[in-house]
Amino acid sequence: MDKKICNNSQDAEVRKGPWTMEEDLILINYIANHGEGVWNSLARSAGLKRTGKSCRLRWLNYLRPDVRRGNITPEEQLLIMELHAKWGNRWSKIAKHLPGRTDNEIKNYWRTRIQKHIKQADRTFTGQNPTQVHHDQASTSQVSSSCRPDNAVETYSPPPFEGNMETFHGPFPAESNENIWSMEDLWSIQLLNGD
DNA sequence: AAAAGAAGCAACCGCAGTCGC
DNA sequence: CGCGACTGCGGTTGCTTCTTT
Repeated sequence: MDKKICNNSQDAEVRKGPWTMEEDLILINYIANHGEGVWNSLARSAGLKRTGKSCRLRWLNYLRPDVRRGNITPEEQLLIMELHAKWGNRWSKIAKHLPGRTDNEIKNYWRTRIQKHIKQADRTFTGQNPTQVHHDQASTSQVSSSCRPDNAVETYSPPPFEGNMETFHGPFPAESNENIWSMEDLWSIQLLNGD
């Protein structure tokens, strides 16, 4: 997984690619002590070889304590569809109405799940003119009718984050889920490490 | 059991807007 | 008022995992 991370040389100042657990902990710790914001200087001060943008994204999408991961509920899906029909691809705006959900998550969800259903529905209705559909975004107007949440809902299995365990030696549950750690784990670690 | 293809997700990139100097 | 730095957003890409053959 880390094979593509360019952290190999002395001039590799900016890391890219997946975050390691060490980096996550550094970021969590730093924000817990200093607060978030001013991401560029935060990244530097925390000693992370990441861009401020990268830190911000990681924090907002994964590390924040209030981020909910896991199944999108039927209610949430319905809400996403309604709000998307209303606002289009304003993911951050939509995300604000779904506590704990991030714009990235909603965007991915939309693209991978709902759009698929729309396409299938479109194929089903070939011949039905989608002329009122201007483009991608307009297909949202069809969503509420063609994509009923009750049967459109799929069981979404959240991917367990598989951190780089070699880089971290922390108090992880070793018996079950040895490769699986959650944000609760991370935060408990943070609480243990930080003060 | 292995290979190929499809699906899902995390992260990066580029652009536009905002703010401070 | 202009400029540069920073932030936030949406689109896109690439990797991993799952499913099918």
